Amino acid sequence: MNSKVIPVKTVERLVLYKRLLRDLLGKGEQCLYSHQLAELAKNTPAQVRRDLMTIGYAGSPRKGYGVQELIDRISEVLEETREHRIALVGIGNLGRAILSYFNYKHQGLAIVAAFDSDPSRTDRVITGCRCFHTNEFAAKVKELDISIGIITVPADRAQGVADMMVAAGVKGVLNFAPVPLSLPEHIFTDRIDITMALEKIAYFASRK
Amino acid sequence: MNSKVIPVKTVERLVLYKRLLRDLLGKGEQCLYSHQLAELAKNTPAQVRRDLMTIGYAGSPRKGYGVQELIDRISEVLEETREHRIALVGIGNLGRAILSYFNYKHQGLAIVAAFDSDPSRTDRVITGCRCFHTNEFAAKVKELDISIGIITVPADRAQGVADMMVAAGVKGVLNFAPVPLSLPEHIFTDRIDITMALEKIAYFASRK
DNA sequence: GGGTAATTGTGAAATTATTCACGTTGTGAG
DNA sequence: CTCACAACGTGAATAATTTCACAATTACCC
Repeated sequence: MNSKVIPVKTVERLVLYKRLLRDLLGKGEQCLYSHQLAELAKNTPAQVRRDLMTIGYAGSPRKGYGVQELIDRISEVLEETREHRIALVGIGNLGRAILSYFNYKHQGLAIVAAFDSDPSRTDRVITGCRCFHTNEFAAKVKELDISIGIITVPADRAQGVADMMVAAGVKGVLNFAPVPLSLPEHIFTDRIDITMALEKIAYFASRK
Repeated sequence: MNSKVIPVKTVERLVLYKRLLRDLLGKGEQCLYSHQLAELAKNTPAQVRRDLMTIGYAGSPRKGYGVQELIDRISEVLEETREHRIALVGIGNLGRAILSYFNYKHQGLAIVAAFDSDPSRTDRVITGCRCFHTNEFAAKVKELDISIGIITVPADRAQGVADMMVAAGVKGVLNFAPVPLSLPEHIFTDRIDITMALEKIAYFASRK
């Protein structure tokens, strides 16, 4: 078991590299150099080499890195052999959009159930995903072996939903509500805040 | 004119503070301390004080910070007096979801037009936003004074759309496609990558 | 088989971000 | 009016991240 901790930023880039490499493989490329991957990932060759060093993958000075080998190594490090089943709570516009993004099984990740506290949104199937009432959440998490939760409810309900998720045994949370969550140390959380992203862009767009 | 450069991370937190403070104001709070704001923002008092120092806002040792004053100062620094009109390209599931998020005018930010290259998706109004064919893009950017673009097209079309946006005079880009973009130095870009976020969470959810 | 040129791997330096820690300040109590 | 305390503002320390720069490596050419 590989127990070295990889920094969050590095994991983000590894995920990106893996996708870029898959594309490349589709185009028949066998090998590539750090500066080529850097070009695709919009970062620097030094950054690429440092990241690959982190996961202990060594290339060869003249041939560079083997595309397939590197994909395999990244997948191994990210433990993609393991399946992760995901639950989404909040079947509003954004929730539905995300469901339709992931209605196909996405390399080991699948949204297997959606929940809402509004009965008019439950007991149906949206883009292949079954919808339940929120009070069935804990039961379904056990039944379907769900380990990740996505929150797409309004801000004032987000913390409550997150608490429910943790109580049900979820291990990681992706929060689309525009408020930070308070969760136990051992739960990994990330937040995607579209409004914040736009406000940030508005600021720098005027300035740069 | 305040021309000090504020780091991206700081701007993100300022946007968050402002929202939290607005909520607080709604609840009738007048003053608060750095540790209270830190509690809400899930960071530390030292971080809060450092951020407020960055924007040159001074509180008082015993009363803390004035909620309204602080909101005003943050708005001033982020130049929120200025309006930013936004165009969205890619009227798929995600694009539509984002349109419905912003169909109301969001404190100086408004999506005023949407575009797609598929004629079956254009020439209609979706949640209050008019939809045009992509080849009208440059004209509409000028006509409607658009400064920010949102990309919600598939990965392989994202760079092309971004180039079109820059050519039309857009100053900032928010990219939902899962590929980094190559844009001129003076254009501010941010990327929101939902799949990456989930893969990252899957990794740390197994690990932490 | 040896030379060459390009790329790797990685300590060290630089940069960026966060946290500490403490002198300063202003308010409210007595 | 004075004191004491709690919170502020901030220089300095620490931590995290990125970049530099160069020795080591190796595929290819002659």
